Order: sequence, then C-alpha cells, then structure tokens
Amino acid sequence: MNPSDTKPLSNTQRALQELRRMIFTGELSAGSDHLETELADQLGMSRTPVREAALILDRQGLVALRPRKGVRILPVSPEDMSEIYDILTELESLAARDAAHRDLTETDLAPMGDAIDRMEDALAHHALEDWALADDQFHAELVRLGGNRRARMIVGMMSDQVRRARAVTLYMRPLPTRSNRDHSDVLDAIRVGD
Amino acid sequence: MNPSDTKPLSNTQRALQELRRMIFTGELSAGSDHLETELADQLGMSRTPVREAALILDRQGLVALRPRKGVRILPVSPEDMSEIYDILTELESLAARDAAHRDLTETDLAPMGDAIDRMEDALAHHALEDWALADDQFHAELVRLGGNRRARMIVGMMSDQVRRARAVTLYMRPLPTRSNRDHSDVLDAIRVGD
DNA sequence: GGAACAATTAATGTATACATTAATTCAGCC
DNA sequence: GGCTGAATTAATGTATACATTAATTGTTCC
Repeated sequence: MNPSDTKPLSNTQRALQELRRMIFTGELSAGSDHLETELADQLGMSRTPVREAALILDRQGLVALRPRKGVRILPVSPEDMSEIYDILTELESLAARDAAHRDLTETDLAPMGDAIDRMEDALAHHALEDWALADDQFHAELVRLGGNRRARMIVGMMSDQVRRARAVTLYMRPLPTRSNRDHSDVLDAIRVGD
Repeated sequence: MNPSDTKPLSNTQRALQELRRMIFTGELSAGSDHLETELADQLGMSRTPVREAALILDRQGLVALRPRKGVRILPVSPEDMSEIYDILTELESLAARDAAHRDLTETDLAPMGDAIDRMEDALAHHALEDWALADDQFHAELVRLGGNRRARMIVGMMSDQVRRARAVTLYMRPLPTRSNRDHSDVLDAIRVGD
C-alpha cells in the first residue's frame, strides 16, 4: 500500500480538525456563536458529524453547546490560562520524574534535544512563532517520555487551549531565555536519572 | 416552581448516566462488546443519544468505539490504576496548595471535616464500602476547595475509573488507617495556610 | 401606550433512513 | 480437502426527517 494512502478519516474527525483549526486561527472568534447548521454548511457535511465534534470540543472546554443559541466559542481568560498552566506544571513535573526513572536511550531522548536546539535557534533569530512551535514539541515530547498515556492526553487537551492564547502565554510564562535554560536542565536531569 | 420539578434531562445525559452506572455495577462487564443498537434498545431510546454518550465515554477512556465491533467496555489494568493514581496525586497536591492559600472559612471546610468523620466511623465499623464513599467525598471536596475547575473536572473523570476498581484500589493505596491520618493532616494544613 | 398572552418561528434533540464497508459465508476451482 | 474470491450480511457513519420547545413577534385588552 502506498504510504501516502492515508485512509479516509471520518467526517467527525475532519470536523474536529477543522473546527479546532478555525478556533486557533480565529476564523471562529472567541465569544462568537454559531449554529450547527451553519457550521455543517461551511464544512460541507451534515449536522451529525459536526454535532459529534462539537460535543467533544464541549467536553474539552473549547466551546459550549447552548440550547437554541448555537455553539459558543469560549474565550480563554487569564484565570483560565492560570488554571491550565498550574495543571501543565504538575503533570509535566510528573512526566519528568517518570522519564528520569525509565533509563531511556539517547535515541529516545533525541527528539527532545532537537526541540531544545530549535528553540535556541528561534531565540537567536527572535522568531517567537518558531520558538512556540518548538516549545510545543518539547512539552509534547516530555509527557511522551514520561509514559503516562492519560497524562499525555490531558496535556494535549490543555495545550490546545494554550495554543489559542499564545500572545497572552508568552508573557505569563517565564521569559523564553530563562525557560530555555530550564528545558536543558530537565533533559539533563532525565539523562542522569533525576 | 416545585423544587422537585427537576427539568427533564436529555436522553444523551440519561444515556451517559445509565451507561456509567451499568459499567460501575458490572452490568456491562469489562472487556465485553455491545452494539449501539442493543444498548439503544436496552435504554429505550434511539441510537443517536446512545452514540453521543458513547463518544463522550470513549474520550473519557471508559469505553472504546471500534468500528463494526461495537463499543467495548475497557478493562482497567493495574498499570492503568497506577497512571490514574499518579495523576490524582499530582492534581490533589495542587488542589491542597491552592486551598491553603485561599484562606477559607470554617464553613467552607465543614464538608471536608464531615468526610473525614465519616471515614473514621466507617473504619471503626470495618465498613469498607462506606469508607470508600466518604473517601470519594473527601477527594471531591479537596479539588473543589482548590478552586481549579479544570483540575476538578479531570479528577472527576479519573475518579470514575477508580470507582470501577475499588477492590484493586483498596490494596494499591496506603492502608485506610494510614490514609485517614493523612487526610486530617491535609485539612489541618489547609486551615493554617500550609 | 403598555402589558399579558397567543401564535409563529427557529433551533436543537431525537428518531429514522440510507450509504458505506468490514467481516463472514458460500461456492467454485485446483 | 483446502484455498481463493465473489456475494451477502451486518454494523457503523452520515444524512435527513421530525418532534419539542425556547424565543420572538404580533395581537388584544385594559
């Protein structure tokens, strides 16, 4: 089978992807309401898969399904971001500890090192957007190495929300330069087993 | 309006409740498969709300929707429980710290004290089932006092899975007597602000 | 002119119908 | 007798139709 033969993913999955994308890009702006029918038309499918996707996004906290009002794209307040970062901090700390006790090979650790390199590059060129992407990779890699699949899922969900608020984000976290030092420390700690 | 006038909740919500209950009681046993149609018949509704509920439970990790195989009731392995407890430990630790910094009134703390009392009673009478219920209350109360709504939601989800595996649970956690001491310590720490 | 109430509208929640496709069965061939 | 492959079956994934009900509009009465 041709490797590019990606099995046609379901409309519900497409709806999920598309709605997420539209929320991240602001195509669906925070606070706005949208009827299921409208969204279905925009996505070129029926209400059913759109509604299923909306239910999932509702559970994830990205939107709210309000009877007769449509699906509301939830804004993320500073308080929300604070909640999210507190959780991310806890779960990533767990992941780091777990990873440190799993004596991983350098091959396992390579992607994380790569992420750190990319972040340093981005910093050197003042490419904040690139930095953010590499930062995503770093954190995703960290929970992956931790090996707790549920933690990984939760962090993934929370990261979705972080992605929406990059502008705010970059000011709430420790400054990137400092952050980069921390990242290297984490990798080293995992290497030597905490 | 009569307070007992509970507004008729949607079939999707009922399906969620019922399926959860059936999973907890073992009426739907771990590892078993069930067609959406069968479940719909059992619950006296159409496939649509059943499917919506199943999608949510799938995301929560209680079941797996497998095309053409039906919804599988996922078993919880000791590894799963370990993952879950690691996450609960982190998030409850976060909640305890948050609660300690919110200088709450004794009124706020009352339900938690109540839970501890109930646990002690249950222990004295060797009523493990009652103890487990009170334990649930304690942990639910803890994340409530922490004030992080997302953490509360996640803990709620994870607790759902814990509830399925009580038998295993009681052996994996510190022994109840020890645990009870810890609980009181947590409450005291919150009282004095950590 | 304003308020209460009835009629209408419109959107969801739910049921049902249909299309798609994996799995199974059965037939034919070697 | 076993294996390949076509026909059939059966279950999901999706579309559509329908029922329910909150919101809105319009009407009537004071």
